[in-house]
Amino acid sequence: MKKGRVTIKDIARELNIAPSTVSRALNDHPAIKKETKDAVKALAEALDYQPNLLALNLLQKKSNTIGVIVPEITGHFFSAIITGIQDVIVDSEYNIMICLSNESYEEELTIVKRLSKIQIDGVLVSPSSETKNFDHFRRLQKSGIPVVVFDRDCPGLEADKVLVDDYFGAFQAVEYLIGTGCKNIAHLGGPLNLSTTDHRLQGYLDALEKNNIEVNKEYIVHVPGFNHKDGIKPSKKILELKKRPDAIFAYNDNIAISAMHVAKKFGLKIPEDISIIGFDDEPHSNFITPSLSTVWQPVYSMGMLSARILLSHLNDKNTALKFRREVFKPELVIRASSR
Amino acid sequence: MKKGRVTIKDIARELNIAPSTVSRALNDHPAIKKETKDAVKALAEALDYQPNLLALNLLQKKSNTIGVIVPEITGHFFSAIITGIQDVIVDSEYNIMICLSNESYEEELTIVKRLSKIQIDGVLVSPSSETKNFDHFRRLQKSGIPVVVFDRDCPGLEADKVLVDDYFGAFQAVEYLIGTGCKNIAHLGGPLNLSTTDHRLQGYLDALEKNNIEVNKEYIVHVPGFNHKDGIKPSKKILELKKRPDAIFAYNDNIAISAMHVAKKFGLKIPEDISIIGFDDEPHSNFITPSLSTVWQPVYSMGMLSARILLSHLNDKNTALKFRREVFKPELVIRASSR
DNA sequence: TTGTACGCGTTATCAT
DNA sequence: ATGATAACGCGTACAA
Repeated sequence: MKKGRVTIKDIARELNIAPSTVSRALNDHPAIKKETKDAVKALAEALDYQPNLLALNLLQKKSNTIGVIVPEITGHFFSAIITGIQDVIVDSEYNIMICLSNESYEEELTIVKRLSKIQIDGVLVSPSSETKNFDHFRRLQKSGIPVVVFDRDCPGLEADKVLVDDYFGAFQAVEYLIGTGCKNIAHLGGPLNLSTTDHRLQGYLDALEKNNIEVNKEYIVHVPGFNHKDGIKPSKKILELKKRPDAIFAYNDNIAISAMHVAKKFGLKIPEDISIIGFDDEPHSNFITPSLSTVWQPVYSMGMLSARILLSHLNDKNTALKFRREVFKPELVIRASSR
Repeated sequence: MKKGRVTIKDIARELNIAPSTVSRALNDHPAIKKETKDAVKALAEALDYQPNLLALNLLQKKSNTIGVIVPEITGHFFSAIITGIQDVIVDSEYNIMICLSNESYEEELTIVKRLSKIQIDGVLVSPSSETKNFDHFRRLQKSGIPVVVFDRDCPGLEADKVLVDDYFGAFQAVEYLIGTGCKNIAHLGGPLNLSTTDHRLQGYLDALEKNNIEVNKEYIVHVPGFNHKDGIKPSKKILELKKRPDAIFAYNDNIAISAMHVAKKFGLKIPEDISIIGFDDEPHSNFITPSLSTVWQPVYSMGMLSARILLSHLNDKNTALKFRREVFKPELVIRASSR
């Protein structure tokens, strides 16, 4: 009995042929007699031969792995995107390595270095909210690693991008609020330095302007993070204003739920006293009371498309010439938290 | 100018020394003159030398990667565990490969084969709800790959396990309901064939028995899945009973929220007409109305401990002799959805 | 149709 | 203190 796992050498010795012949037989090389091919395959099967991918990796100078860099996965948003990515990649030869930057530029840098060390073949990334400089991604590209950016844009970086029309989503939501008679609409904006924050804010502003509603700067408060707790203080700040708003458009559902929570504490009725609209359409948003109006994003599709684009680069090296920019349309979902 | 990345050979040639000397210098081998060591390191720095991990992998027959197999990540539970795992592993030499079984035994099998092919060094796993046979994990163990099971037990499998005392959590919750005067307590049980489902059900049953409350079989309904929608029909079924229960202990927060949703539709007041307690303490559970009483689990710690145990096996091969079994205590969190 | 020889980048062993 | 050589497992150009 041999120790260790069986290699092509073992098969070769057993069959009294050269290892290279075994290799060719296994790979269906045309110039191999059917006879020997069958013999090799039969023995490989019998011996439960497993090709050593580690050896292949070295030979081909690639790890057959793609890196996915996301800020976090405890929320539903990135988890769903990752699920979409996974469902595409799983049918390919590649493996996925998911890396969490924890919304930190430093950690993102460390991750990129790591991925580069293990000779990753491609990268899917949604940058941290701290990231303003994208040279680390450019370095990846320079060493021939295709980079696909999703959800959060990296302004100035030339790369494939799969985004959502946040502006459109926000505009729709705010116009809806205006259409239902709301006059004083506040915006709980996202953390600064994020493309999504900027675009949703701009959609909000433009919707007001288009409808000749003056912007009240006190009505715009940015939250420090993406979780429920991050929305509490900003919500209070807004609801304590002398001229209390009659509607809130929140950066995401978590924040919207915080706002609902605070509004209820203030004794306000939703949506009679105040309308609230979120963003993301998280699963539970439909089951809370009142059910939350929100802006749905095609998260799963975004994940799938991002992965497909990356795969296409990995398969045809010449595809890399042109960068694609795909922008999904979000959809307004009206439920009970808005008039 | 050289093409490709710089290797120790390049450094060796440049310095007119042997590649092996370069290797030793880089690895701080004791028997190397400080002079040459410095020269080598300086040049390596200057040339931005990066060791080729792919070559090392082949040499050491290990991928420096550990696999994490979970049923899904769209919920908060596994996402938080993974975050804990990640935060421990990131400080080690290892990389993480997260794999989603989608609650499917077949996919879990495929994943295990894949991981085994890429010569994974260790595995952290929470089995799918379909998985009844654990031979695929045993095969991993046989080939020397340590396996750590977390959250969902694999009965009969000898491996390290990091679990939660679901029985205790359920028992506490139900005793609390009894203590607040509830007489007719229903249980929305989890999907069948899961250790967590069994243990929570048993905790429920034993709490009733201890308090001399007869078990009403109509009060026990199992949900088909873990999401909100999976709880709707079972909730209706329970709330439509002639003898409507005055409390529901739900398998998890999602299901509990479904139950709240349905109860409200039935015109019931929570907690006046019916108390509801969930399990997991998801982030939003504190912000819905009424805020959800639930059973908190130390998810992040579970992830960290699981990862630490795996790392300890990876470092000392002899640690593998004894399997650890760590059971965390969950904690009852009373909020407004229960009397 | 098949075998030989080499290389991928690194480290370990054995010399020197 | 350092160099030469082999080895990890595989694929492939070249030779036969």
